[in-house]
Amino acid sequence: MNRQKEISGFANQLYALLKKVPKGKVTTYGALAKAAGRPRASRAVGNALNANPFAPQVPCHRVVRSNGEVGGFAGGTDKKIRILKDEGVAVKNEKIVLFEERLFEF
DNA sequence: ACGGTGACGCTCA
DNA sequence: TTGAGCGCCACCG
Repeated sequence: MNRQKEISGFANQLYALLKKVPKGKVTTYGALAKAAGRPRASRAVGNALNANPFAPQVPCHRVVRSNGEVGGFAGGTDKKIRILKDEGVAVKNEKIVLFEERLFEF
């Protein structure tokens, strides 16, 4: 509900890592959490990205669920899918096509 | 300090 | 395979 624009250390790490993800590829909340040093904080990752103050600067739309689903998006899942497709990532029924091949590893 | 919330992940039926 | 339940972590009031 509340929007918090303040950036915390944890979130800051997520943004830095996320900026390393190349266009046309995607990563997962779990992998991102792990890279940030909290392999079990996949949920916290979602919370941090939800308040993402760097909108297009940080490709938060390239973060998807571990099962290949696009997951959620502040602007709407539909919007997220649209962006991914625009970057060359095929999405079918809210799921990444060739998910594992699109996955970017830190 | 405590409880509630949420763009998740995994296990079980 | 699909759906429901439980666990995890960080942030907010």
